Amino acid sequence: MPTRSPRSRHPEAPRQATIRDVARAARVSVATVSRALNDSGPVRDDTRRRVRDAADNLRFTPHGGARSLITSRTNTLGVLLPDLYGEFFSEIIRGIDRSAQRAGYQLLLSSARNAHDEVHGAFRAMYGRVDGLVLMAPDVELAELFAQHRDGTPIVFINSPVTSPDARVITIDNHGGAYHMVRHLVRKGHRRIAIIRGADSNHDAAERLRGYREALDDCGLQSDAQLELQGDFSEGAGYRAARAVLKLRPRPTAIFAANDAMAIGALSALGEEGVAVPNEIAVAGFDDIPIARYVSPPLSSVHVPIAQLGERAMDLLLGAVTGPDEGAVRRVVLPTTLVIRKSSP
Amino acid sequence: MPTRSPRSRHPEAPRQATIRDVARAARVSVATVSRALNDSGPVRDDTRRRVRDAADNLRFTPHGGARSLITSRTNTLGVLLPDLYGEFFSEIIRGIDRSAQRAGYQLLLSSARNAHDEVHGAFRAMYGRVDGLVLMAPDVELAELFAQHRDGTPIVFINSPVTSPDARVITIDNHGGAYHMVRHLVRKGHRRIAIIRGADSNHDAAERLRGYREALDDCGLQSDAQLELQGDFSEGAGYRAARAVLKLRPRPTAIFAANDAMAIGALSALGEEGVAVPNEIAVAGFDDIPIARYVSPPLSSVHVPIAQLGERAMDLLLGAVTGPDEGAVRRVVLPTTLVIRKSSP
DNA sequence: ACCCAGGGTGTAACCGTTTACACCCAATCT
DNA sequence: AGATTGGGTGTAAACGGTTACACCCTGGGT
Repeated sequence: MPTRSPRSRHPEAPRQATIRDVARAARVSVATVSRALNDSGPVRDDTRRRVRDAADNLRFTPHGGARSLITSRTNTLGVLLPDLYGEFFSEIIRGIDRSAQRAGYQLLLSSARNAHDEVHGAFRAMYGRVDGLVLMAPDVELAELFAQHRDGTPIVFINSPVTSPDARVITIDNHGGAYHMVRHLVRKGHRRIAIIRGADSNHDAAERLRGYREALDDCGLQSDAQLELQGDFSEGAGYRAARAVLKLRPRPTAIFAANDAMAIGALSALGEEGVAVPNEIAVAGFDDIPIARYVSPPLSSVHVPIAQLGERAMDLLLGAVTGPDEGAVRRVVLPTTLVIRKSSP
Repeated sequence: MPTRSPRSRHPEAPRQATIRDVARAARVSVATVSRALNDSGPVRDDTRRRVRDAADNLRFTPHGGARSLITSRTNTLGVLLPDLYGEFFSEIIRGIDRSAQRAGYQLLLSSARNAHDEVHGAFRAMYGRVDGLVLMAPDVELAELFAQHRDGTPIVFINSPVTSPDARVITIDNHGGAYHMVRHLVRKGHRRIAIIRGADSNHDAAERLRGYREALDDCGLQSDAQLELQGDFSEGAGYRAARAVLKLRPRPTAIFAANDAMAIGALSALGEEGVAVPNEIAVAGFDDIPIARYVSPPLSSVHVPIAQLGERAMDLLLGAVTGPDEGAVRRVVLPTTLVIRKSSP
């Protein structure tokens, strides 16, 4: 086999310039180039200029891998989410990116449905390539799995049921949000309030259900298994659950969906069936994703500062990555607030 | 300064194991470890087993940087988007991730508003850390900038006006989509159709405007500068533009927004003013983002296969990265289709 | 009995950076 | 004048993998 020519289509295009090429062009040693380019040591002004010029001319870009090999820092942070679908994750990523960008870090992104192996694989693939990791695993067992994985690289958990006291974890007030929303509905006169639940294994879902039950209880209302419909946070699930609600007798006068996607699915089922919202049935969701205000009728929801959730998670991680954070706060719970729109009186 | 202890909180936690540690534990050379773990050479079965066991025990994870240094492959692909806000980008990322995951590649994500320096910086930061790059730069000048940046790493452009014939670029049929939507409105009897434009520098926006004008022309209608309102693809812009439309005399009977976000902003302005949609004014958008069907009234739009756009872009890139793609297709135009819902008759 | 093929393994060079250390030299201090 | 500083620079050793090459050894062919 003949020596592969470096670039066939554009024969003039040279291989990526290395620090040695720059050194040769500037007539200095590689050490000086490194110092000049990183301001990491004393360099005479005119030398510095010569080096900078040479680097520009050759379009020199330091090889990240080589650098991270010796410094053992990658300047990259990993983000592992259960999914990338829907506005919730889009907002989270946005918050994460904002914070990372501000600190000059790159983002290595991966999604893995909550299948055990898939998450584990993605995790392994990232490990060593990143200085730290933001991990969202509302699925219970996974959180357990990673809690013990305490090597060097710091991890921040989002919305994950990690009990270990020195784990860094940021969550939202799921219980309180659900509790207040249900109390609000009761105050408005509702007595039969259905809930569309999330998946059993999902910690957020479980907390929201707990809030729902506790609110009913505190209001002196019977909780009723019939009123707790199964769901999985998808629009389709909300759609189906709402249809099931319509068959219940006596019919509930309110539906509380454990997230907005399901609430929107429910709205669309009710619309198809000609059921008036909120007059015949009131609907409320959870998350307050940006579109909630635009659906018809505008959706009441428990507002979650989603982008902030990502941003704060990243801030926590940055704190751990850029130095010891012994004294720093390790557990953050973001408050939720009620947003009442036309879908509930 | 005393020698920094490797890990203060968990003194037993050892530093990340290297290939040499594994070699020692398995009583073989590093070469054999490498061969055994990568199946890259002959190794006796029991040796292989010994090595695998040792690697597992030590939780060995190869250092990506070191590997990419010698192999000059990173197993990572870069994604550079103008923004991360809104459902459009969320869908794009989802498509990109799906394709990359299938091929076993990692994703390095960055966003950079179309400010020249910002994009350039993000670009530089990625260079050398990735095997290839998906770049979305609807802003004209940027596309020019990168078209000349033809070093080794392949680039795929999404929705960017790159004219160079050997650039890999994937776009959607902006012109055709707009053209057909406007013709549809005319066919339904509209004679005064306003458009809410995107930013001038945005190529997609320009193409959609061109489609609008051409459709009017082909239908024998005068185009009218008054009817072309400025916008920037944001909800707020749509909101303001719709208010301006209401002041025009004679009042237009239809608004065509150059994207859905602006259409939704327009709907909300019209709602506030008590203008009936579609009876008094019809509204149509572009992109058909997932929520379009849930707004009130459901929004007519030009459907764009957004996730597919990301997926196909990544496929194109993977083709270029995994081998020479001399014969492969370099330009893809995805078709758009009309989706008529209640916001337009 | 000898040669040869080829599977299995080890040695060491290499990838592109950073940085400890040694060195030179002019300026300043005694 | 000689010693001392310290700024500016170069040399070379890491970092953790991959892989060309050399080597050993066993078994089959002559």
